[in-house]
Amino acid sequence: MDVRHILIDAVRTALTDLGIDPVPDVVQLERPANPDHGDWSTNVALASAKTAGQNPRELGTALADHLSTTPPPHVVGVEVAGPGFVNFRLADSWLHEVLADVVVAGADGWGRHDHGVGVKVIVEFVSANPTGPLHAGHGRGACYGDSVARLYERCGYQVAREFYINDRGIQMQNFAASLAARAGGREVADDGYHGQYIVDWAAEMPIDADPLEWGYARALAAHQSVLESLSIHFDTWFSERSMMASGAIDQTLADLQVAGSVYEEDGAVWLRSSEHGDDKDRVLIKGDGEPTYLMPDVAYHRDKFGRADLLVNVFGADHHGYVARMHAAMALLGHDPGDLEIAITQLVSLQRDGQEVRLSKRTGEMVELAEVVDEVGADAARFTYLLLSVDSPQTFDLDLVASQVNENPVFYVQYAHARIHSIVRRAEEAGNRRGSLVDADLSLLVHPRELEILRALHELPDAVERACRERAPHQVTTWVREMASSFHGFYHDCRVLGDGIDPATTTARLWLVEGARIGLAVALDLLGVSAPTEMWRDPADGEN
RNA sequence: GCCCCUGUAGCUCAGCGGAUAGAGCAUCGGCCUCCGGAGCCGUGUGCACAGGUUCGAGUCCUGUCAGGGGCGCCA
Repeated sequence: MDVRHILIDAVRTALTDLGIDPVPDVVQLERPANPDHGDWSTNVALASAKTAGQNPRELGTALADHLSTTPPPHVVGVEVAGPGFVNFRLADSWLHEVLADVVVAGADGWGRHDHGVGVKVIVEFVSANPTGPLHAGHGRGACYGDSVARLYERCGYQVAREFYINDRGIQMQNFAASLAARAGGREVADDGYHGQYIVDWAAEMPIDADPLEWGYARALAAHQSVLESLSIHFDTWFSERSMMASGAIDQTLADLQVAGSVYEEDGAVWLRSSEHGDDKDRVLIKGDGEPTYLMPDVAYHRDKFGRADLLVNVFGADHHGYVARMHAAMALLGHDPGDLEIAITQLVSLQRDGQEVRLSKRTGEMVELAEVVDEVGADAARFTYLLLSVDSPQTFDLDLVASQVNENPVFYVQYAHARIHSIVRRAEEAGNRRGSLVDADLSLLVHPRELEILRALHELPDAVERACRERAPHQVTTWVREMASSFHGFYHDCRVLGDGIDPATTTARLWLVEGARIGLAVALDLLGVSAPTEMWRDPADGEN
């Protein structure tokens, strides 16, 4: 049982005994940054002083006194501090119980939640046009979207990953025309695609191939290949064309007409999106009878709502203007716009040799995502993309991320995991086994380094829950870096094996090491980064 | 002009309305008879500015300034 439940129950009982009515619905507990303030602290006296009609400091004092008379399990001290905080000092036994919980739960269970059980969520991400390879900027949305999906899965949701393919429209025609031009040895038109990949792909293209269909297949294959290399697997590749064939687009338009959500003007059909927070109304059907990009996308989201309860979209910052109209469209179709969460990833810029690499759609100058993965490796690419909040613009330094030096946090974390396995291997060679958990004396874990690991393990479930709720996988990255730091510190100060180590201590520490392994494995899996059991420095990669 | 994101240490960035704001890198200085040194320890005048809400604001609200992105019957 989480010690927080014990403390909260005790606080509520104490408040009742003190005649506080009503007892507040929520009793907040937090871990103070300052160790002098104990292991856990509640602000309940500050929060409820007003309704209780009491001075917060006096209420806190009364609460602390009352709790001190019959302290809850693990509690060895209760004090009032500052303006009225009630601070709990706990015996280390509460952390030893955490370790037992971690070991019993294992990597499959620790940090798993069930609040999403029964809820279907579709995470749509990447969704790049099939007119060229994915570039380095797409990598951020790809790794982010996949990690968000993993977080939802960890919280019990039923998750599907979807890639929406704009396989129809003028861009496809421009792409095909560009391929055809290069294949015929001609320059591409000004509004065509100018990248080097067009030249390369045109050279691959059979002479009798339909440039549009061949190019479409080629681009899709490129997308799938690089995404697979990053361990990103989509459940559904949803074709825009399929909705033309199925009538889904016509049906969506008909629904909107019945609801009075569209009108005709200047020969076009408009969506009344301004009635639901958009800056202005948007065209669905152009004057020439062709649908805009928005029309099939609305139909697509209508389709998704037929298959899921919650939709999560990942857009690049250059599409943020699209958010209001999509929410409006969903409202006009009778859905709750709050059930469509749209995450925006800020831009990625690239550096190589400290110089910014300019990306230009105009000239086709780009760094392909496949190049990034090839240069730095899948693990380093994923970890780096998930290092920062997606609200912050990111500078991705290819040389730095590729380098196997200590500036690179992914190796630091993976090394911690590899070290654990090294210890376990050595222990087995020496005939040391953990044995059964019930036979281990975890109370021998008293070193600050040991307790630090246990506190970190206790925080993991909260970090996972919050990362999911805020769709912020970088919080897992932050957690795992801290966990790795705690483990390296422990490794340095506390020997697990050796002649001078008491066998019971070795056993307890082997269980601690197992707990750390579980935590690292859970977090790395959420990030989609491998947890190697050994890793060796490339001797060619510099001396440190 | 309107919309979104950002402004925290020399640099890159974390930071859930709580008490004395953290990490990595960089700088300088320590630690290898020891489970892998891709490691550990020490070294820090910092929340853009001005109001407001609150017992309490880096965090929430308003405004200003600065940087990035977006504002099409393109996708």
